[in-house]
Amino acid sequence: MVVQRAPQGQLTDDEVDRIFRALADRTRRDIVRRTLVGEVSVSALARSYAMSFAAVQKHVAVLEGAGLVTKLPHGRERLVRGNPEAIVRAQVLLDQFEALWRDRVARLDALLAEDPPPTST
Amino acid sequence: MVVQRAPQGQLTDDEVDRIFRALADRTRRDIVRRTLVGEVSVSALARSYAMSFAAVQKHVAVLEGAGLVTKLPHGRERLVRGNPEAIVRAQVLLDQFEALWRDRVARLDALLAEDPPPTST
DNA sequence: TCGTTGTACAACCATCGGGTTGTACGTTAG
DNA sequence: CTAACGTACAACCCGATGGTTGTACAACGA
Repeated sequence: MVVQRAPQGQLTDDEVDRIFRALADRTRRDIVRRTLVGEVSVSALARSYAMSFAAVQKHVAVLEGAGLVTKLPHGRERLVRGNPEAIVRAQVLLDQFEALWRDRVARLDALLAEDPPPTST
Repeated sequence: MVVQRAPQGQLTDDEVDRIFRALADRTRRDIVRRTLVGEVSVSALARSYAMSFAAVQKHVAVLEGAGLVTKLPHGRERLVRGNPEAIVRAQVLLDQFEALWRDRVARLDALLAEDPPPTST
């Protein structure tokens, strides 16, 4: 899968879409957890879930497309390794959302701290 | 939409699915940003995007189902307000992923700090 | 060498998701 | 009162997704 990576640490909308989309499935979240702890082959992963090897393969592909996971060849198997940097990228996004809200709160606070406004209370 | 909320601060897999799914669309992310800054009516939101009112209505419904947004009646319109607490819940989830990785790093560090192992270097 | 294992990939199927249009109805403004 | 506005919801279209099975092939082990 050819994945467009953003040039300058900036994430494109498509990339953000892929990251959250990839995390919106419990099997994929589980795969991320397991491969963050240590490298696991695709077949080893497949044995853990009540679905076909091909299905797990697809999940890994989705995660790889989102940059949440990388696959490294090791003999005849592919070791899947979770990518903590992608997690951090997602965290940054949520931090930005939270910052917006904090700004609003700050503005409201500033407003209340002002001299009593001309409008009636 | 009837949404199952978790009993004790714990998020169910379904809830996590909905949160990330809801964030996996740029229009919905934009709605969250705008409604975190201040309350906006559905029709005001609809005017901002190149799609029908009904489409925006659906996006708001998805966000509401994920708990990322609440709708409060105000005369004939519904004001949409972003829910910062839901953002925090998502942040906690990502933090848990990151913690897994930090644990791995910590274990590796501990291993390296040990006495030289009996195996050859 | 040859069977087994691990992977890749295509084809197919059912469901879901994001979009549309159309209809109905409560609320507000003139 | 009546027209315009804001919302809700159903029906529909179609592409994406999550699953399946089947085939092909490279790598490993005995």
